[in-house]
Amino acid sequence: MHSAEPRRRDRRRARHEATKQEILDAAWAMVRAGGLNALSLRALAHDLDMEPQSLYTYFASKNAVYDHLFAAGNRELLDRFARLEQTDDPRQVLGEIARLFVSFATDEPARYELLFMRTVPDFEPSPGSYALAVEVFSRARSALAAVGLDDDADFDMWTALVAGLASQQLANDPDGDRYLRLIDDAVAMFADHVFGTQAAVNVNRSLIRA
Amino acid sequence: MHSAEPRRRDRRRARHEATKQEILDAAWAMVRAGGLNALSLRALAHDLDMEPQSLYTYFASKNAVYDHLFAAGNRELLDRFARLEQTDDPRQVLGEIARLFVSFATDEPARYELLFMRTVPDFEPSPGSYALAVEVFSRARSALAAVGLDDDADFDMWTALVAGLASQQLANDPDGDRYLRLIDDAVAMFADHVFGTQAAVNVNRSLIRA
DNA sequence: CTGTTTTCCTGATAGTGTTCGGAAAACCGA
DNA sequence: TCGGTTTTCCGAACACTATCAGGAAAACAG
Repeated sequence: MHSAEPRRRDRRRARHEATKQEILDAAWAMVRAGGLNALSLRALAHDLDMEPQSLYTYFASKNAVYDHLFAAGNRELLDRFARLEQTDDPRQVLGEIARLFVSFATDEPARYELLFMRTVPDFEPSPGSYALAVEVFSRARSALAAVGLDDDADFDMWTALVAGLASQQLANDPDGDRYLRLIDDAVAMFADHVFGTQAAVNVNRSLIRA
Repeated sequence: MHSAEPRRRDRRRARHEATKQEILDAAWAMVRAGGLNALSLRALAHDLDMEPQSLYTYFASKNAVYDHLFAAGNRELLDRFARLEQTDDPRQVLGEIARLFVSFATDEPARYELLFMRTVPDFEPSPGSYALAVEVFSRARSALAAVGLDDDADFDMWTALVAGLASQQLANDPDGDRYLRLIDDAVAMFADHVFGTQAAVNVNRSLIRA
């Protein structure tokens, strides 16, 4: 078929997508600088040398902008999941996931806030974006299942523990590592709880063999 | 001294304090009904049959209203602390404190949000109100110290765990008990971790799972 | 060069918290 | 009851916010 070079229509849409991305980049910068609620369409338009109303050519509303940021954040999180080292050691897996989440939070607090706390007044993710969040959730879930953790209650406990560490880190020591350095301890605590202590595991193994 | 009955000046100030309380009551109702960010000075004034500007006679700003709610929330929390059953059993103490916090959260999500999440855009508690929050913090801290838990890291782990359970409960299952029912398990996990494991129990757990 | 589509802006609406200045009301002491 | 003081309340206005409607300008398509 005759589609060797990009048609003009495509180039037009590419340009549309490009400025859309420019807006999102400026939005990230604004949010990074002043917090999640510092996002203002007026300021955004000013940064991009246009009138606020022009933004509506690219986004249906301010919340639509948030929605794109939300989706992008979840995609980034999925990327980091994909880059995790593969291993069979449950404790190592738990540690990696915990560090993934907490460092995702400290890397860009506003992004973590957008994804996991409900700090933007009227924002609710669109179905498409929410699906990404569910994907993240189930990715974590199956990563834990892969090392033998398939109990609902255990998973809830785990997410509560990790979310607690992340949110406390952001709230009480945003520039330090007061809670970050508890991760190994938290992993040990949780693993001991669900797998039994290392000693108990050994006892258990020998019992099973017998 | 001639101060047997209340002087007019006092009555005047009493009246001032009374309408101040009326405003706060209406604010609570509004926040309870529509969430923490549904608080609007215009709507508030409308409910009380006055003009929005009149509220400034009683509160310097909208955030000052939030500040009073914040302080009241912390006082309520201190009250609940005072009502805790006295006991020497560490695990029971941990359980009571955890239940205290999580039920405080589920009883009135908006209040918990105001106190422990940073969901109101520009609000920061005044020094006086913040002191109450610190008081709550240190009350919890000394309650744990009383049963032998005086390590900084342990305390941080504990607060992270409890805060995680509470916030996950509100975010993922506001009307249920999905995380609330994990409290006993969480207490056991944490207690085993800091006080030493009950090996027999864990072996038993492992066997049951196998 | 025409017709169509996309982009952008002017103008306006409705909402927010907040400040100013003065009027009204309440209170106080005599 | 009267005059002076203090407190309360409101009309008007300001500076913001997101958003809608309509039309002009620009970009593109054939």
